[in-house]
Amino acid sequence: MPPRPASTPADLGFAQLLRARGLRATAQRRVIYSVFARAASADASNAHLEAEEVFQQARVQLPDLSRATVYNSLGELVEAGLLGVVEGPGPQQFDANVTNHHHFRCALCGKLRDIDLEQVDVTLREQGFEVERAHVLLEGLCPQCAAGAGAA
Amino acid sequence: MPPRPASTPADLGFAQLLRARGLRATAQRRVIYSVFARAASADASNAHLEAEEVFQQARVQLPDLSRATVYNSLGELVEAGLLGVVEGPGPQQFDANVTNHHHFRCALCGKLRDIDLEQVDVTLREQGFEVERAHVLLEGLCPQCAAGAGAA
DNA sequence: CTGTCTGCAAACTTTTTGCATATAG
DNA sequence: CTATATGCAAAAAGTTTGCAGACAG
Repeated sequence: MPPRPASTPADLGFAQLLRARGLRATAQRRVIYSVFARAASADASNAHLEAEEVFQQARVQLPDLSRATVYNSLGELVEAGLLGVVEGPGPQQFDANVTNHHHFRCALCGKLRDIDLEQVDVTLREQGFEVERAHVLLEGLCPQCAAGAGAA
Repeated sequence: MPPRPASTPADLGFAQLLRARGLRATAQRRVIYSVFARAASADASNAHLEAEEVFQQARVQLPDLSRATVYNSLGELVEAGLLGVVEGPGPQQFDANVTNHHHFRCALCGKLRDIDLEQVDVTLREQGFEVERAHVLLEGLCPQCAAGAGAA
């Protein structure tokens, strides 16, 4: 068989997404993003990765990759809307699922699981989850800032 | 007037709360907790403090106080259920309001505001908040851990 | 070519830890 | 008295930054 091209069709789509947002399609960004595709294909509702995990997995394909580039790229992809972040105790968790969904964090293993809106409270207990705490964090602009007052 | 006693009536109540949980009532813990009382009296729905702010304010009364003690004490008070923590981008935010309430973080100034359950979605926009993102983080035990499988 | 992106290393911020001393009960 | 808690200082963990060179467009 002929040698596989350096860019797959999926990569081309990703490149266009980047270009559309003024970002260049570098090998690093492609590999970093592909780590999430691989994680999602293993377990779509569990594909939450820390920067360090992304670094370790991407490094297999790009041995010279640096952590700084991973942090930079993850931040850019989040700003571009291609990834989401979940903040909590410990490192940030990045998520390629950018549809509107919520998370369940296990108090024991710390892993995040996607929770569909419809699932919340309805079937959660049926599924065996023991909800100890639920916290809603709303982000946006407070009345002062929305009115243009700026930061205190 | 006679010199004020070292412990106020309120302190005695706090001391009992600590003792009830096997914690000793030290001057440091009393002062640290009192910082929240002072913050709440200034603006009850805005009394969210970072460890560093607690340290700076408590240091006025206890010049020899160390950051380690602040972090230790805050952690103990959270475990004891006397304080709550809100995790997010940046430092942890501690909160003496341990009733069931949610938070709104302003994207501009970063400050947290308490949001009563009843307020959510109902009067939020009327109050001038522009909600950009809402994220529900549920914590507890996932089916595997609840079944005793332990961490992966 | 030109400006963006990368790698490196060092700095920074937030939090934790080890150990000797102080203190609450 | 004795275990718990403190202060100090150093380290850890996670993330950000400055700068010289590499590479996408």
